[in-house]
Amino acid sequence: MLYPGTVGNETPTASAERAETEAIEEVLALVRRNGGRATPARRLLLKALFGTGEHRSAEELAAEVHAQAPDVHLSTIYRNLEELERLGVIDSTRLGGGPATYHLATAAHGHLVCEKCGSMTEVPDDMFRDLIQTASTEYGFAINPHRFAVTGRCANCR
Amino acid sequence: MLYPGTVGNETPTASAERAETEAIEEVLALVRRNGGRATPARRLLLKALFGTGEHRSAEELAAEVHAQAPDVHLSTIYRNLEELERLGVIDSTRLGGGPATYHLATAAHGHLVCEKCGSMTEVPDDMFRDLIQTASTEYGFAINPHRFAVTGRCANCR
DNA sequence: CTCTATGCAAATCTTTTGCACGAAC
DNA sequence: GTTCGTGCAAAAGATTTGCATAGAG
Repeated sequence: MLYPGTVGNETPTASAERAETEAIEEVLALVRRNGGRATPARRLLLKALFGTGEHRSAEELAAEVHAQAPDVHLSTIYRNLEELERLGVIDSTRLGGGPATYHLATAAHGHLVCEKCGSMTEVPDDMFRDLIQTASTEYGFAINPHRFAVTGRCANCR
Repeated sequence: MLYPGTVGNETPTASAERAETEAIEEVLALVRRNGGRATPARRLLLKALFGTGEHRSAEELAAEVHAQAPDVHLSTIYRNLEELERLGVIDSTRLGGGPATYHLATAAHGHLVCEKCGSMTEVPDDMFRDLIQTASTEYGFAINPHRFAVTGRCANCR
């Protein structure tokens, strides 16, 4: 059985995995270009970040990494997250009283965060186009749409 | 000498202080209506919140309170801040790696926070009018403009 | 072989909580 | 007099740091 968009007799899942691996290797190349090294811990963290589930805390990411390598320490996770954020690969968001959450910076998007139930709705970039424009012309401020978070009440909690 | 907007021979400073005291008593009345009490610590914290300097951490507010009453404990500050936020008198914002900052919720305004130098620019409510409208109609999401924070690069750091 | 990354433990910083006493209403 | 607020101490949670060693380039 052949699926559209696959190569040879590869399944869609296998195809997606291959694309993900490529993306990870690209990031690792970027890391190397900046004097960093491609370690197993870093690979596993990136795999967790590229996997399903958008916004996760350091602890949650560590749990995923631990499934493959139980010895990776939480401090290593933090150090790598810091590095990846510095390189612009990921963004972090701090909301409510809980821990910071991290996610890939690839897809430009903003967040609507409910202050009651904590749910997070992602909205497309162009919803902020006017605001970004005004901030730039009137205040000289360049909004980073990746780190855009707005709080309020979601549809369920209103 | 008489200044516009003052009563009798009151100076502008004295006039402002009187208005501030009135505002504080109004908040305390609200607190009482909700089963709370008007304690000295609460008064001093409110005075600090109404004073100059918009966004301050619990520690900074405690320092101001301590100038008048050195015995007020930091935990009391936190408990009062929590209560005042619950009543809608103040809002809190968590940015970067540092502590949460608190400010009066009276003036509806958003924040443009520079991710480089940490400076905070306040912008008027109506800059977000369209965004608030779109979020409501398309996502059923009610944005709270008081807690609106956007990160990016300020004019100096671009 | 050199320099970066890691594991581990401990420290730091912010915020929260339990409890007994004192104060506001 | 009741109920709420406070001081104090201790805990809890998240993140950072120092150091010796293992590992990538």
